[in-house]
Order: sequence, then C-alpha cells, then structure tokens
Amino acid sequence: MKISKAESTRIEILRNAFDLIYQKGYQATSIDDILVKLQVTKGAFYYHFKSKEEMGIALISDVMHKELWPALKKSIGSTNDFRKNLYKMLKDLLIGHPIMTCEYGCPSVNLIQEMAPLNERFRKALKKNLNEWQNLIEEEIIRAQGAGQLSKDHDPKIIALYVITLYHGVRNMGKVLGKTYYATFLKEFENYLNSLK
Amino acid sequence: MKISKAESTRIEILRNAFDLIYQKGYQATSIDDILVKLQVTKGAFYYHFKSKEEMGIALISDVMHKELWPALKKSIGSTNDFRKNLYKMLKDLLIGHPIMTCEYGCPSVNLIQEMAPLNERFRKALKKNLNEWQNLIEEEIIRAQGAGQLSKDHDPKIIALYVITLYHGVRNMGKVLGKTYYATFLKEFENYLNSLK
DNA sequence: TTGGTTACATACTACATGGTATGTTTAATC
DNA sequence: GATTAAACATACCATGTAGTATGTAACCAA
Repeated sequence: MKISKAESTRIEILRNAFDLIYQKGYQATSIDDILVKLQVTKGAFYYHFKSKEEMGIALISDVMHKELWPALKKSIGSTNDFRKNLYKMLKDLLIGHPIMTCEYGCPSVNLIQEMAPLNERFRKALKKNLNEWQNLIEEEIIRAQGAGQLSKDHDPKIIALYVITLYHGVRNMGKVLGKTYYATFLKEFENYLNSLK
Repeated sequence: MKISKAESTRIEILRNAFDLIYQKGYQATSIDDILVKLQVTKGAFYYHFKSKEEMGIALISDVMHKELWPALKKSIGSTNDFRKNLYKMLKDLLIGHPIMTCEYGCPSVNLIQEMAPLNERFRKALKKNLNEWQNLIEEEIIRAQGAGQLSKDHDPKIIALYVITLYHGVRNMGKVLGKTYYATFLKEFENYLNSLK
C-alpha cells in the first residue's frame, strides 16, 4: 500500500511542524514557519487541515505517537526483570532516542505543559497517548507481580504514573541542569526501583 | 520605607504580567495584554523596562521568587522530622499555595519548560531560583543526617534534586490528570521518603 | 477528448505584536 | 512660583499572523 503524493505532503507538513513545535512551542510556531522549509504553500496547508488547531491535534495522534510508542514498547520488553525494563525504558528515552535532546526535552511533555490548560482538545489527545504508556507500564508491573518479582500489594497504576511523573520531571529539570543530570537521576531512579519489594 | 508611586506601577505591571504569563505562557502574553487591565499604557511599560525580555527576567527574580520562596522556607521547617517536612513542603506547594492551581501548574516549572531552551538569560535566572530551593532541601537533609534520621551514605544533593524533579513532574501530570492525581502522588511520595533509611 | 474533482499556488485581508517617537503631566528642587 | 527631570500618555510603524478568496495545474473517470 503505497502513499499517494497528496498524503506524502500531508505527512511532510506534519513532520516539519512536529520538529518546529518541539523546539519553539505550538503557539510560537507559525504556519509560515512550517511551510517555508518545504516546497509547499498555504494552499496545501489549508487543503489538508482546516485550521492550525486541527493540525496540532493530528500531530499528537499521528507523528508524536509514532515517534514515541515503538521505542517504549521495545525498551520495556527487553528482559525478564521488570526493574531492568523500567530502568531501560527511561534510560533509552532520555539518552537513546534519535530525535529528543536534553535542551528541548520531550515533545509530549512540552505540549502538555503548554497546551493542556489552554485547549481541551489538545489535553484529551495528549491524555490518550499518556494513557497508552501508562497501560504499557501497568501490564509490565502485573507481569512482574505474577512472576514473583514484586509484591502484589503494590498498585500497578500508582507505580506506573509515578514512573511517568519522574520522566516528566527529569525532562523539565534537564532543560536547566543539562545532560549530566540525566545520569544522576537515573542512579536515584535505580534506587527507587530496588526499594520496591 | 514606603514605595514611590513610580515603583508601585512597576510592581503592578510585574504582578499582572506574572499572572498572565503563568496562565498563557511568556511568548503568548502580549504587552498590551498586560497593560489593558491596568490603568497604564505602553509609555509606562517602556519607561520601567527597556524590552519585554528585560521584564521577563525581572519577573523571575522579583515576583516569582517572592511568591514561592517564603512558602518553601516555612513548610520545610515545620517539624523536626525531615520526612514530614519534605512531605509537607510538596503538599503545601501542590494544594496549599494561594495562587497556583492544578490546571495551570507552577509558574516556575512552566517558564522553565517554555523558555529555558530559547533564552539563556531566562535559563540562568530560573536556575538561580532552582538552586536556592535545592540548597534549602540539602540543608534540611544534612540536618536530618546529623540528627540520625537518615544515613549519611545518602548524597543530599541527589535527594534534593530528585524531590524537585518529582515536583516538576507532578505539576506537569496534574495538567492532564487533574487534581485527584496530586493525592495519589503524595501517597507514593510518602513511600519514597520512608524507603530512605 | 472532455468534464470534473483533487491538490495545490498566489495574492490578499484584518488583526495583533514589539517597539519607537513625541507629547504631556506630575513632582521634586531651587 | 519657575525650572527641570521623572513618569507617564498618545499616536504611530514595521513586521508577523491565521485565515480567505481565487486561480491553476494535475489527474482520473466517462
């Protein structure tokens, strides 16, 4: 199933918008900014998206999801030890992801921070991605509990959200403290995982 | 030492700018936005600040610092138990602070997220505030270690940064999950504090 | 080939934005 | 009370912005 030329320009616009919004933010990225690098004009943009908001929503479930989800699934299923898996998941996200840098953080975290309070549609789309990640971690924890690696007293949901919270936090802190903090954080994260009996 | 009328308008501008930037972000808040509610015009603004950037920098060390710092110092010195103190510090920040809401998060976290990668002066000013908080927590941990509440094997700096990381993370997550998550998080944070031997 | 829809390009508008130039009022000093 | 600088107010400008109106080339079915 090959992609049509029209569909490929749609993807091009979304990809470039994703890169720019990742670095400058959604509101600070203009449609002209997105198009100037590509060989398309506003006519193409408004043919594929009825507004900038519509494009932003599409970004979240299209590019952002495809960029992050496979990496998550791969990292979390590396070994049989859930501690190693959760550690590897955050480590790969922080220092092994091809498009994310310490300077600009994580596109999902950034967009939540900026747009969740301002636009309900953005919030819901971002929450959907977050929920998928949460479920992925929960399943891994339940698996670990079944395998006797972790007490069943723990609520998988709480741990899952806590781990995501840590990730969101360290992505924010990294913008101020620089990449060296990632290593410091990962050590303490390891301690936390080992404290889970 | 009473404040002059000129100084009071300067403060008014900064206060109002702080409120608006807190909700909409720095780049999305226009100077006209800031002034329309006040009884001053652009002449006043550019008399007190040579640019929007200069005003933003002043915001961080003036209003933002004065709004957050006293609350931190008060909360962390409540009891003799460092665990209770750190817990109370985050709890008070999350659900007891007069101006912060779950929806809009924390002004400091927001500004770091938005501006740290884009403007080095912002980053440095924000980092200075962060460093003060970090030192405050470190001192409390060192005190606890001296009082035998915590092993001296722990590096106070690492714990301090880890706690701040958690706060930054939960402020981000709260924007998506709502206020109920604050309570969930605080329980798991308590578990973390108790895991520190 | 023709007709029509798709997939854009071009030109434009109304409005917002940071910043400036210049005028005017207030307040302190003598 | 006159002078002068501080503390604003007003009007304006160049630029950027989301969105629109309209034109046109490519493609596809009949």
